[in-house]
This record gives sequence, C-alpha cells and structure tokens, in this order.
Amino acid sequence: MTDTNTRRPGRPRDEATHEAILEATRRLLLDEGYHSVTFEAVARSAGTSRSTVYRWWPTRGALVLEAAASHIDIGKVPDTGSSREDLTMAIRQLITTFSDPLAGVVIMAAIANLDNDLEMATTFRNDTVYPWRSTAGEAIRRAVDRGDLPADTDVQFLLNVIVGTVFQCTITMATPMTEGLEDALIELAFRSPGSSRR
Amino acid sequence: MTDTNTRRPGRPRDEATHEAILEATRRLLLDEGYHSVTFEAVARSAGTSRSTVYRWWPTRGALVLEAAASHIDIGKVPDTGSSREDLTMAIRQLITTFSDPLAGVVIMAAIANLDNDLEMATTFRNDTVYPWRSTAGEAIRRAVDRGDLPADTDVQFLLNVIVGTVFQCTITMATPMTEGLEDALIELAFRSPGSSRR
Amino acid sequence: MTDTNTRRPGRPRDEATHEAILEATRRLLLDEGYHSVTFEAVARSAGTSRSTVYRWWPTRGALVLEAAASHIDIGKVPDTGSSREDLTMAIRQLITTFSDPLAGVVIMAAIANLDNDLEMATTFRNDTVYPWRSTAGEAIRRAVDRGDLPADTDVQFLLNVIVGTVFQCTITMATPMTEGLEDALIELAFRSPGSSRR
Amino acid sequence: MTDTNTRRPGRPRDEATHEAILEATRRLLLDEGYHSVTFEAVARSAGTSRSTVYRWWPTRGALVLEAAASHIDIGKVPDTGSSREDLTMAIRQLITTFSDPLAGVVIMAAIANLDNDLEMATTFRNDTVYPWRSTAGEAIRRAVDRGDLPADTDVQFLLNVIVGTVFQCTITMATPMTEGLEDALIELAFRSPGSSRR
DNA sequence: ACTTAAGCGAGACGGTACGTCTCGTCTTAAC
DNA sequence: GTTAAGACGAGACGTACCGTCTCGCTTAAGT
Repeated sequence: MTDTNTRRPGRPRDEATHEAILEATRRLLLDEGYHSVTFEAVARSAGTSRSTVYRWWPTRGALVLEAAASHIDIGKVPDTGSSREDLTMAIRQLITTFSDPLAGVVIMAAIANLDNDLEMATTFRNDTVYPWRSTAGEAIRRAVDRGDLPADTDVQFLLNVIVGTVFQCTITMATPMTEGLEDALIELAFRSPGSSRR
Repeated sequence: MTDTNTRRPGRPRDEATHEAILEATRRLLLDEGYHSVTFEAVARSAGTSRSTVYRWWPTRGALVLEAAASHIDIGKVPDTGSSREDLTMAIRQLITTFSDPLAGVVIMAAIANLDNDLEMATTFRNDTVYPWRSTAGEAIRRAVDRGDLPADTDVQFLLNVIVGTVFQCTITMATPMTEGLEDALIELAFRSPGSSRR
Repeated sequence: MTDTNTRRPGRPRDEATHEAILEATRRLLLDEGYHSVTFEAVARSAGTSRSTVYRWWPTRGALVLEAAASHIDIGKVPDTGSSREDLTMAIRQLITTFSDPLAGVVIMAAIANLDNDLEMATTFRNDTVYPWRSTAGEAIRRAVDRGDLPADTDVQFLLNVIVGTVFQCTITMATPMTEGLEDALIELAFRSPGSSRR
Repeated sequence: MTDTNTRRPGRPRDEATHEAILEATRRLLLDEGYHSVTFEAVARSAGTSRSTVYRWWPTRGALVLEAAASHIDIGKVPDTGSSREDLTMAIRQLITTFSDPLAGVVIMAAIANLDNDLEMATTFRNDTVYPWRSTAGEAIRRAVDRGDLPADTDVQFLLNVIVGTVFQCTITMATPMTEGLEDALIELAFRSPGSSRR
C-alpha cells in the first residue's frame, strides 16, 4: 500500500550504514555535545563518508532529530477517566523524556536554535511538542469539566507551568531536581481551593 | 580614589572602539542570532580588527555576556515587608528581563552551552542567576515565616516553578505569553489552602 | 601502462587551478621575491582558495620548489669522450641555470634556509645538486684518468671552485658577470702545469 | 671635537640595555637562526620592550648587521711586499670570517635578501665586501706588476674565484670543507704557467 | 545476461572562522 | 629624551568544517 514498500530501481540504501550514522550521532551527542556533531565527525565515527551522510540528511538538525527521535518522543496523554491519573501520566511523560540525557541535549539544541536552523525548531514543535500539548490540554479541559480543576483555569498557562517547571528542574539546572517532582506538580495543579476533590 | 582612576602605563584603551565592539555584538545578536556572533563578524561590523577583539575578550561567550550585561541583569529581590509585594517584584524582574529580546538570545546561549563553553554558563549562573535566586529564596522564606506561605513550602521547587514558567512563557514559546503572567504566577504561588492574602 | 593513467576514485584534481597556482608562485617569485610568496598571496593571485593550495603543498618551500622545478634543473654531466667538452658542458649547465632569475631566487632561498625549512634545503640538494655534482665529479675523474687533469686533483675542491665561482658571478654579485665566464673557468680548470689541452 | 662627545639634553641612552639587545640578537641568530630574530623575541630575550628596540634599529637587518658587526668584518688586505703573503692573508681573512657561525648566518641573510631588505644587502656590501675586495684587488694588481701573476689576469674574476670558493666551502656546504682550503686556493691562484715564482 | 538507476566511497573545490603570531605605529606615565 | 608598557589595525599562519561537486565502483530490479 504505502510508498515504503514500493521498490525503486537502483541500489537500495545500505541500512547498516544508515543505522551506524544515527548511532554515531547519538554517541557524539552524549559524549561531546551537540556542538561536536559535525558531518565530518559523524561520518568518521560511523566509518562512512561525508557524502553519504549528506545524501540522507540535509542539515545537522535533521540528522540529530532523527537520531534522537525515539528519545524525544514525549508521547500523548491518555484519557483514563481520572483527572489525577491523566495529569500524573502527562507529567510523568515529561519528566521521563526530559531526564533522558540525549533528549536533553537535543531539545536544548532545538529550542536554542543554534545554527539559525528554524526548520529544526519547527519540526520539533510540530512532531513532539504539539501532540503532547494538545492531548495534555484536553486532559486539563476534561478535568475542568469534571470540576476537578477550577472553571476559570487557563489551560495554556497551566501547561506552561508544568512544562516550564519540569524543563527547569531537569534540563536547565546544573544538577537536576527530579526527586518528588511529579508529586509536587500534581499537588500544585490541584491545589487551588475547591480543586482538591479528585 | 578607586583603582579605575589609577592611570596605568602604556597607551590607554580606545573606549570608542571598545564600545563599538560591544554595540556590534549586540547588533549581531539581535539581527542574526548568537551563531553569527563570530570574532570575524564582530570586528568587521565594529570597524576594527580581530586582534583588538581578541585582546579584550578571550571567548565569544565572554564577549556576549559583557555586551548584554545590562540586559541580563535580573536584579535582586528587595525586602519590602510585604510578602506579596516581594514576590511580585521578583516575578516582575524575571518577566522584564526574559522579555528583552537580547537577553533571551544570550540566556538561551548560556544555558544551551553551545560551544561547550562551560565558563559562559558558570559566569551567567554566578553573576546573574544566583543573586536573584538567593534573594528570591529569602523572600519566600520570609513569607513562610510570616505564615503567608505554608510551613512546608519547598523553596527551591517554588523558585523553579516561577523561573520555569516565566522562561517557558517568554523565551521558549514561539509567541510569548506575557499577558497576565505576573498576576497568574502570584495567584499560583499564594493559592495553597493556608496561604492568606497579605 | 603507467600509474598516471590509473584513475583514482574521487573528483579529479583541477589541473587548470593547479597550474594557475604554480604560475602565480612563479610570478610572485619574480616580481616580489621569495618573501612575498605567502599562501595567502599565491591563492589570491591564482584566483583560488588557500585551502586548495594547502591541499597540494604542505609548505611554501615545497610549493616554490615545484613551481621552479624546470628552472632549477641543472641537469647531468654527459660523457662525451672529451674531458674539455664534458667540463664545458658541466660549467655551461651551471651558468645557464644560475643565470635564470627565477632559479636564482629559489636557489638562494633553498640555501639560506629562510624559514628553517630544512626539508626544502634537503630536497633541493638531493634532487638538484647531488645529481649534477656526482656526474660532474665522474667527468673530472675521467679527465684525471686520461691525464687531462693532474693525478692529485681534489675532485670535491675543484667542484667547489667551479660551483662557487659560478654562484658568485651570477647570483651573489649585484650585477652578474657571465661574460667569458665559461672560458675562464675552463682555462682555470686545465691550467695546472701538467694538464694538456684535449 | 666629534659629535659623539657633545652632550645632548634629556636622559641618556641606557647602554646596558643597548648591549643586552645586541647580545640577545646574537644569541637568537646562533640558536634559532635569522628567521626567529623578531623584534618581539629580541625584546623579550633582552628583557626590554619592543619600542626600545625599534627606537634604535629601524629594521631587523640593521639590528642584525650591528649585532654581528665585529663577526662579519672581513678586514683589509695588507701590503706586505710579498704577493704570496698578501693573497694568503686575503684568503685567510675570508675563511676565518666565513667560518664564524654567526657571520655565516648573517652574510647568508644579507645576500639572500630575505625581507626584500635591500638596505641590508647594500650596507653589507659597502661596509664589508667592498673594502676587502678593493684591497684584495690591489694586492692582485701588485702581484701582476711584480710578475707573480700573468699580465692578463682578470682581477675581478680571480676575486670571484676566491670568494666563491670560500663561500662554497664554508657557508653553502652542508658540512664545511675548510681543511687545506687556504693552501689549495693559493696554489690555484699561482698555478698558471710561469706564475710559480713567488 | 544486460541495462539502468541509485547508493556509496573518495576526494577536490572555494569558502569562512578559528586562535595565534609578528609587524610597524601609536600613545601614555614614569624616570 | 629615554624607557617600559601596552593598545591598535593589518595580515599571514595552519587547521577545521562547511556545503557542493565530480568521479569510479557496487548493487539490485527490471528487462
């Protein structure tokens, strides 16, 4: 059905090399940081040639995002029927993802817009941030509907509190503060007067 | 009186050039972003030579931090006697600073640790983050002592909530959300069951 | 047949650029002297980039020696069967080479060891000086065997007399003295009491 | 009488520093070669400042020539009454001077015209080469007059043979050949048929 | 089997920036 | 007036990557 199965003429891509490049990228990101992920270094480290890397990834941002794809996937917030459980899941997804060292480096790079690579930031936002934000937003709205959160809750603001706090506690801080973070955030979210039911 | 007045031997620094370099740095930061602040470009743009830039700033981080010094100075939190007023000031300082476009770029660069320039991150933390954090922490502690905040308030966590949220709403977001941010944060901070108005 | 025809992988060298670099080098040597043969100036003058020059020549000595290769090739002394003719050839080769302005500059640079570039001096000696000296030495030895030069002739000394005199008359002197040099040296070489005409 | 004794107003030159600079120059010439005699290195090595060096010597050639002045002074050829003795003296002066390591470096630099410093070459020629050449030329002319050398002797050529050979045997050769050089040259000079009297 | 389209590696090319060095000039304070 | 200190613009050094390019060779799919 899909285009993926449609065999094209010519020599097929060398999957081993392809994976070696992504692996080398991850290795470099973790060991040396984003700044040392040069096409040169990646190719050298993957035992391939610069041209092959360039063939498949136009920019270093694209390469890095694909290499870290599984690490930076925050996920989507489920609808469990329980407000507290939904938000707990949402927060846990954030903490788990942001605590991943590889994800931390890549997310930072995407946001900081190192190389004026707007494409990278946009892709990251569209593929990773928005899916989570919209499902998390729905979870909050469901909680409001249920009366678990005040009727005048500002959804976007609450999302920013949650994301910002987790970001701050995990990525920005010199030494992460993940201990008890989940509980503290849940308590904070539901703390408002009258929102302590469930 | 001060050391500044003590004349040293040798040709004195050309203050006009010095300022031109800082100005060029700011211009580049705003117009093109951190990545295009190269010694080459700064010198060219300031109408001076690379050597002169190198003479005064060893790294691009040092140059950028000094150029943006007045923009990134968050300030210190005062002791007004009113908990609400203290925290309002603290939050306002954050929002004002983080909303400055130049500051945003530089703070991002300092945190993202672009060039593996740990010095830059450290300097930023010591000169800018810590002073604010410690005075803001004291303000929170005073509020706790007064009973304006719960006795079990986690000072560091609350700071992270505030900083993280402001960071998220101003710098990270594609379109900043500063409208009503101050009030919302104040309300959030004092919302807990036992927290009185003051 | 030869290795030259064997195509290597990768983009082939741009021969036009290559030759332009050598030509620019020669131009600079003649017009401005060895000291102005900088990689910078050569690249600029050849309309190429510094990196391309560096790709092919590791040092300025190597570049200069190759650019002047055909000019500084003194040649080898033939075995014509006649002592006088052999030595005449030898001396003529020296004079011709040393009189070439380009050769003069390069030979001077090689000997003076400007940049502590011992490689340059060594290469020049091995590729250019020794071949001539050994064949010229053999020619002298043949002349001794024939009785055209005294049996106790010091070959190395006689070579030094010839080379030194030509060097002095062509390169060192502010205004060269090549007029009649060849004949004078031949006469000098064969002047000793027991040396017959031939 | 002379200007030298005339006291001028102001602080007098610091002779110790002056000499330290010349000494440092010599040290550098011997230890590292002409190429490393930079104003920077000389000042550093002499424990003085660059400006002081620049005040007294406009170019590195001038500095080097003065520093090596006593080493490169070939001298003048005396009139002893004996042709053989005169020429022996002349040749000995050459060999002695050219064998001095410091002189070798400086003479090479002067001739090679490293920095396109024509001034240096000219000064060296006028102050050092010409005095010797003219007195040596006179010695040869006296020898011709006495009949110790053939009437048709080409004075300049003979001078070039002598200078060139000594230069070649001492400075140019990788390993100098001074052994027996003096005698060999004397013999060569007087070898012509009929010139063997005295 | 043969063609053909693509992948792959090697590597050249013109750039740009790096951080260092020396140049020759200059400006100032102190002696 | 000399000295030491040191700033200044200029420009070359040799290195590293950039992104683009041109090749020869390899690998299958489709004929």
